[in-house]
Amino acid sequence: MAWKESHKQESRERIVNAAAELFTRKGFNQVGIDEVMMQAGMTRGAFYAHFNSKIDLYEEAIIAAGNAAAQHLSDNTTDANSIINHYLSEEHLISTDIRCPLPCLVSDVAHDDERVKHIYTRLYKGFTKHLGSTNGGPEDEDNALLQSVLMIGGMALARSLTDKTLAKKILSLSSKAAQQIKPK
Amino acid sequence: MAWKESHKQESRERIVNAAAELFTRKGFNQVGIDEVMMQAGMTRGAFYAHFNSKIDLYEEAIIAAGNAAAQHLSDNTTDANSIINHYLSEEHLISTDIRCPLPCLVSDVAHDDERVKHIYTRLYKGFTKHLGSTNGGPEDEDNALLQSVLMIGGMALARSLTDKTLAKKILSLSSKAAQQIKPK
DNA sequence: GTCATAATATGATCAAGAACATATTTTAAA
DNA sequence: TTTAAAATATGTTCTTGATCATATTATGAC
Repeated sequence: MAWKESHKQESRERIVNAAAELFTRKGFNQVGIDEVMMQAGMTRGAFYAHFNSKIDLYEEAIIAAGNAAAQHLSDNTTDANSIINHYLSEEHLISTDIRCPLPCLVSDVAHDDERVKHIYTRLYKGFTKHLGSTNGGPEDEDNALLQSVLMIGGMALARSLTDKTLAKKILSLSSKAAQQIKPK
Repeated sequence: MAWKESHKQESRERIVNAAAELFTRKGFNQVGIDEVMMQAGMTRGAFYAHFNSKIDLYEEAIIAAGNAAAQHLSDNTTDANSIINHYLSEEHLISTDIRCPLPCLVSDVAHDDERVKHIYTRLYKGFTKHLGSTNGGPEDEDNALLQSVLMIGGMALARSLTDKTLAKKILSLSSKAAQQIKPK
């Protein structure tokens, strides 16, 4: 074997990471293979040694994006309120690298095929499960779902508006409302 | 003049209506000029007698979609609760023709250019203004914003999930929560 | 160093679709 | 019924981007 077997693995990870950031920020159609590979430090030829198609990469990339965002956003925070705070922060609003794919792709995914929706659903369930576990009691699923609507909806909406004052207002109102949702 | 001047106007409207439905349901990239024109009962050649580009049509179409949905969804309803009820209904979830573009395009628009975001912002402000006016007091903007996050976010999320049981649960929880938001 | 092979790069193909140029048809006024 | 203009249809061009085929390069074993 002429190469360390870790090398290909590392290349693959660079591709996935580049794709995670680009797809999450720009959406599926607005990103080309060339762009992903350039950001990964390779050229398009290498791509097909790692993946069969763009859509295959997409599926893997949004999972990676979800994991990266989860790790980043729940770093140093175990209570629900600070998670909500981080999530609906101005920093997350304008961040270009670490973004949660759930608000970034919520309506994109609705136009995609079932396979993509499945992955999105899986990510979403992980998200709400984590959220529910930080809230307290075990039967807190409903509250977590409601909080998730405010978090994902609030952020998605804020990013689609040109009126940035209004966008920030939506974030802060959503944040406050989500934090007021408490287990009885 | 060889044609009734209303004729071209009617053709144009057919194009816009077809585009409104298609763009809202499938997103910008998943819809081609040919498809729009076929649904409008014409062929692609006629398109450029009415519009300069696909993106120009898109801008006009999502406004039309917003108006159509507004009219449909607030038909026979003047109080906030029944608007919320209709909006977050299972019927609106699965409807293929009349859909509000706000949840359908919320993350799509975030990837588009400023011109599109401007139109989206205008639609959104109309939506919340209407919502606020049905709630009661004049200084009810905050409540309307919060309700809108639940309505738009709840519907967008529900449409992206393959787990339809969960989707419906999200709708009903969001609906209940939005209706509990009342002016003091 | 040489070699075999895996990894990557380069160049080519192919399809989709937006935009356009030109041809045809339809209409209503004369 | 003729006709000119408006409306629409048909055929073409051109770009973009995914995919693939082939060439090159880098690596570690001998």
